[in-house]
Amino acid sequence: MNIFKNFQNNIKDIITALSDAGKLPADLELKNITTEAPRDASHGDIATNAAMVLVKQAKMKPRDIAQLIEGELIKIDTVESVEIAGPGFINIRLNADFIQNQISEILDQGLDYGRSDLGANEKVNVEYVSVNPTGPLHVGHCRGAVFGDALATLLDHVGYDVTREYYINDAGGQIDVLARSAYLRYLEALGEVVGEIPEGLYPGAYLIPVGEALAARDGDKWKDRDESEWLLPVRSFATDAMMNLIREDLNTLDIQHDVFFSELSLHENGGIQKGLEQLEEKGLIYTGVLEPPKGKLPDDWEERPQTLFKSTDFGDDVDRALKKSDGAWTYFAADVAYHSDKVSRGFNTMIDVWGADHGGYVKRVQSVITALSDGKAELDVRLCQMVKLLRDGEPVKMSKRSGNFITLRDIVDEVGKDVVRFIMLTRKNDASLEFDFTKVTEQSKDNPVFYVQYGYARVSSVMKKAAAAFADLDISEVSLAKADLSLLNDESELKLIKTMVNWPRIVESAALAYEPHRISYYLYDLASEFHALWNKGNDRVDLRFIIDNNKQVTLSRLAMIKAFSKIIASGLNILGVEPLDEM
RNA sequence: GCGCCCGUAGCUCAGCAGGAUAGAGCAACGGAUUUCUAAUCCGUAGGUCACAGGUUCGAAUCCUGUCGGGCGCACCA
Repeated sequence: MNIFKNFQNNIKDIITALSDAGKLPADLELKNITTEAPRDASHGDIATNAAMVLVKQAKMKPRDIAQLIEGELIKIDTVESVEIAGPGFINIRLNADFIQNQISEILDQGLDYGRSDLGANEKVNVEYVSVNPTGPLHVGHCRGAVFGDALATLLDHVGYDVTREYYINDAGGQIDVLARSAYLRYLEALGEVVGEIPEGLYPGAYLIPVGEALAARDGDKWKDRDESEWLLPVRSFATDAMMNLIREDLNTLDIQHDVFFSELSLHENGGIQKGLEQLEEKGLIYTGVLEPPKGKLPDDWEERPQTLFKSTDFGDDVDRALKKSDGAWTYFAADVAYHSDKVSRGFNTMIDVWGADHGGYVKRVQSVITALSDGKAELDVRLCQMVKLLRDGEPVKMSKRSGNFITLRDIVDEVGKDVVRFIMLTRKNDASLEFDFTKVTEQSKDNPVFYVQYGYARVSSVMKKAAAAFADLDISEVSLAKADLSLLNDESELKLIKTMVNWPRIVESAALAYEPHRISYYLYDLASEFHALWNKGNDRVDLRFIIDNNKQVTLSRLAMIKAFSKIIASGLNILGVEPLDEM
């Protein structure tokens, strides 16, 4: 249950009833009325801005409106008290037993606590990673991969019908380069001396097994043939090999896509023409000459007529080319077709996760979506900023040219999947992120992964101790949910429970904002409340979770920390991190 | 030159679809350990939310401009 949402509805009902009774004007706009957890505990448990929002419409003073609402709110049996404060806030304090009883609610729902039907099963397409299949994933890809995956899980958690998608750029010139690089390794596997990999080809050792595999499959079939003969088969072989490599890399992070969509297929099955026809029908394609770009002028710039999409009709800076000077389709043309396909598959909400260096591409693709769907579908592009790799505070040096870059696999191998995933989600996607190999594996509170997991592990530890302390203790969730929760009345305990009760609200707001990092921050805060309570037990033995001679109190506290651990586990699930029973 | 993102404590960053006295961690200083794992906790100090206007009951948050930083700017992917 999301108690904030419940009260928001209650308050709206109250206002409607007051309107019906003639105490407030009719037909008030209630859209901006919100409920929230006040920052300051002295302001109660739930605050609403209702009275202030209605001032203008009702042409009444905020306090007068507030009093009318207060009079009704106080009748709700879970409400302890209501007060009007500041410029017209209505502060609601809840009965302690209502708050305490949320524990059984959490235990009953377990990992489902916090789920909602907010998304109403609406289809959402989340496209992420979509790296060119020319080599293994490296650090830069890692962040987008984790972000996209966690976002997808988060949206699923609040009731969207999510499709995780990967667009394979298997059609461009880079793939030809891949094929040529793989061909060299193939010759090498056949015993030829290849020497240095020429400039412009991929030198990485990861292509050696690809060459070997090709030689094993086809023997010397392609050896003395012309490129025109071997290019296509080698390209296809190498692309498949790279995609397998990439899928394996992603698997190390527990990432699996539902759909892998091939750009090449669009070229081969007429998909591009089909996509462009739709724009053609709307009169959005024409032949024209573009102005030379401002700023630095490319050396080989030539003014020439091009096939263009009129993206400026939809807010783009310039119209965009669909054909290259050699007559082939541009990457953008394929992207038109690809997004057209997404729209035709019934997605009205699409999210693409890209690196920040592709920011300049956003408007043109959004233009496509708007044009194709007549404004009905929406594409949101989330740009991920760089990850700065550090070791002991010193930048890790990487050289792209020598192929000496840190791969995703390197990172996962060194620090583990859970650490990588959590840390990647400790910043907003559009802020750059520092990843210090030393710090992220440290077992201390400045390492949020550890801090949160430690909270969970402590609960497991207490459960074991409790089982040892009491002979016939039933610590199943079903049983704990029946504990006497009214015994949980220390200030710190209530504070912890109130933070737990915030969880459904956090999940919703994170999902609506497409910001999974809010989950990480919440988990850190929640863990912090727990550690604080734990520590209070050092000074005050009566506040410890296990009270040897008092089974009732022990059970109620076990119920509380069990509920706590459920929320931690649920949050970690969204982030794709495993909770640990021991550390 | 144009577009997008960013500017919050000494440092790294949160700030919840505009809300009350702007928060956390690190670093600094002062405390707590016969422990349910102190791998933790408690306290003190630290701010012109880059700057200037505007919108309104109310702005770190929305709008405009200025300054400063990052990214991008035919046909490549």
